[in-house]
Amino acid sequence: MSIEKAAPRRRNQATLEVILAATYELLQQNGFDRLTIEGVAARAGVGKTTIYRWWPSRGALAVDAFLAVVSPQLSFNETASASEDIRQQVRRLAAVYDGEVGKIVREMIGSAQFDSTTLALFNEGYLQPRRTAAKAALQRGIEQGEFRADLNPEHVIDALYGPVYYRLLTGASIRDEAFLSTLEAYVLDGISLKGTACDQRSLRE
Amino acid sequence: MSIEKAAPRRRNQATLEVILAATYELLQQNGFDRLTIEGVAARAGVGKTTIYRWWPSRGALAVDAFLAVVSPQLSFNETASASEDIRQQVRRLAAVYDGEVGKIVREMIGSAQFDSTTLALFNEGYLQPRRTAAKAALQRGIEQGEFRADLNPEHVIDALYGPVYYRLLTGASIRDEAFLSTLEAYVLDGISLKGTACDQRSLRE
Amino acid sequence: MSIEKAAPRRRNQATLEVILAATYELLQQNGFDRLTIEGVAARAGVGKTTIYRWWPSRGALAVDAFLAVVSPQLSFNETASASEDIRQQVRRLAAVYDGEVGKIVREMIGSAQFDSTTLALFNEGYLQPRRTAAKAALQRGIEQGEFRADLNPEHVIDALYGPVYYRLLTGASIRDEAFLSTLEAYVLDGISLKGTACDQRSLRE
Amino acid sequence: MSIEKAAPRRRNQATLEVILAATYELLQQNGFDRLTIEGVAARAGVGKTTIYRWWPSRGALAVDAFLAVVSPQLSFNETASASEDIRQQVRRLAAVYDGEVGKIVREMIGSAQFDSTTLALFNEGYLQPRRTAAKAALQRGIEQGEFRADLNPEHVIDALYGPVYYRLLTGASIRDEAFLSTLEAYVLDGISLKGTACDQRSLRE
DNA sequence: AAATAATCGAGACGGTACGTCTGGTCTTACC
DNA sequence: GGTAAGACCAGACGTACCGTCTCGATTATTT
Repeated sequence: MSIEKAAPRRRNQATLEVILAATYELLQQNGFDRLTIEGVAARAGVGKTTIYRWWPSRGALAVDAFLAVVSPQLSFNETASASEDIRQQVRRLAAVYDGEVGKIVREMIGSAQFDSTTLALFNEGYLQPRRTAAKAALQRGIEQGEFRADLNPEHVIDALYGPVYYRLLTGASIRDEAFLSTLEAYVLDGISLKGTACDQRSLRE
Repeated sequence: MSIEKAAPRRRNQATLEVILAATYELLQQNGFDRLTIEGVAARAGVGKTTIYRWWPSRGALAVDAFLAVVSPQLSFNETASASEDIRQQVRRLAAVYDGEVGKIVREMIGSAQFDSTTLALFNEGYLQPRRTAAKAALQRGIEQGEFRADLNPEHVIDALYGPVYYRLLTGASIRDEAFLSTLEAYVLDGISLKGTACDQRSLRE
Repeated sequence: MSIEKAAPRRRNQATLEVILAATYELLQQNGFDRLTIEGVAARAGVGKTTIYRWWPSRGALAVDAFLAVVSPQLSFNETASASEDIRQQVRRLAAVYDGEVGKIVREMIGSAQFDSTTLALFNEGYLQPRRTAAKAALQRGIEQGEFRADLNPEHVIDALYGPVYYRLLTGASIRDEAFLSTLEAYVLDGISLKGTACDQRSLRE
Repeated sequence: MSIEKAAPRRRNQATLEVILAATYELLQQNGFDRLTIEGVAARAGVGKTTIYRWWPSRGALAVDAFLAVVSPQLSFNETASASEDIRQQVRRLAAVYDGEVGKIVREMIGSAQFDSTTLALFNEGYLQPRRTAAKAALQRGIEQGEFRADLNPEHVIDALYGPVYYRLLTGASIRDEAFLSTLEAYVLDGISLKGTACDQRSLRE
């Protein structure tokens, strides 16, 4: 009787891509809160059921669509100075968040406050990969003798990027150079090995 | 001739208070995304029109209700050490945000990403007063010779509180003592006047 | 300026007239079902309370407004032939009902189906006066020897005007000459004294 | 190949019947002007959208509900005398209109004054079928030699039923035997071939 | 090549809430 | 001290989407 049937999940990859593309377009045009499953279905020429079959919520769909487009960006350079690499990456991030992507990131985080699945997806798919890359830069800095070996990379990243996200989410300017360099002074000096860190800081400011 | 006519808005104060109370109760019980104008009207025993008359959006109503309840909290102590006052206030904030209020703050910020009026209200009614208090503490620190006189208070506050909000909004633990003390080390040492700041830091960690 | 004291009720009459005028204008423009008390109050520059004070319902207000304008119309001629007077009056009525007044009469009767006060007002203020005039014409016909003395004027009027209102209310043409003359043939012949009634009709048709 | 595709409307017949039944019940209980779409939806256990999907207006819904219940009534007998059949049918009609159905008919016609769709539906679904039956009776009368062959059936029906509806709509008694027999005397005599009514007319015309 | 079965588009369905409109009552401030 | 202006509670309006549920019509293996 119970001859094991092969699981014939034949999901149509093309369909999923059409859905994600439609979702991202609508996300750009109208923002997350005017994104509706019905709208995506209509735009993608797809039945609502198909969307519900593959995504658990509107937020999950939006995050997926966002990731498909935005993920391959914002990498770190690898120059001689890890410290300088981090400084530059922070500025690239600020530049990107100053535009359309920033609006979508704001809305992703905003909507994630109301749906833990969305939050988890956004964390795992977006924030964590970025933190991993930052950790690698920090590790390089340690190995190159720039940073203290006992730093806690999670806390450093929180201290460095937290204020950027905070300003993004509270409507403050994200590309304020004075803000960015002050921030770097506190954090990067805080993790610097050189005794001159304090001195240099006082000199710079 | 043209004697200024008094504003003809004769809003009923009692009614508004009933509405705000009902809103806050529902906010606590069900969260912001299940807060509906109809629900508030029903709970408050009030016509929907009355709510729409005085608040431009659901978010604005929620912020007002939140402010009416939560505002008079989270003050700073005033001991001999401004630095210590700040440390303690950060911990009190973390403790409060670890509970119900934290959930509401997350949702306020979350919803503010979709409505600029809500964001403005939350900023002006909640965040700015808190920042003003923090600025006063910083100022006291300067006057007492604890902090550098040339610090930019806005940036210091961003650097100090930004990571807290970032962790709150990305689901990380808000009361992680290691995180908090590391953060303070970076920022408070960064603004400390004493040359020993760096030394003390290295000793502590 | 001119401090005109007292004159206690003087304002009332003027106010009522303003209200009735505003009502009739709105009745013409938008029809009965889009007539609202609020609209009338706004148009007349009057408080809603004032309207509610003097009229029990929207229908009653509409009927009053209608009567104030339309009443002094549609009189009977008094020629040698009562029969001919009636024939002519029916045609005048049909002509008037073919236009704007007809639309309002339709809507008055329509709304009267839902409010007995409106129906009573319309009956007493509009239909009965008209029936009284018709009865006078019938009476003259009896006295002149044109009509049978034992006719029941109410029933004659029902038979003569009923079909006109019926067609008005069911959307049929009200000025169909064949319809009108057939109708008159049945009714006026039915009440005619002379055997020659038939003759006269055949000559005419 | 290109065989006409069937209409993709997959309406659920059972749902529609539930809606019509609920509508009629509410119509009976509260009358047309207190009939609300929301009320019908609640009573029928149906979404409002479903009602709006299939009926353009409250009036159209009410007419449909009325037709579903009332249509199969008020037929004509077929005895030897067409004249007598008509007389009896008029009395049956008057009897039915004297009760609950009469109230609904009044309200249908009343509401039809404000919505041409409702008027058209009521005409086509209710009045015209009844007129068709009456025309058949007249035709039988002609063929049996009771009525003049040149009568215009539309006008005869207007003359016969118009006053009944007129009295119904103006609040007069609908079962007044004197009224009914007077009316029949005028109209049926007017179309009779037999010499009693007006001998000379039949000869000449 | 035919039979089989998951997947698809379409959209009807019972619902919830929206933001608006109006009803009828009650309140306030001016004249 | 009467009235305009309008706030108030109530509740229906017609619309937008929700998430579930059929429908046939593709397709893509499996037989």
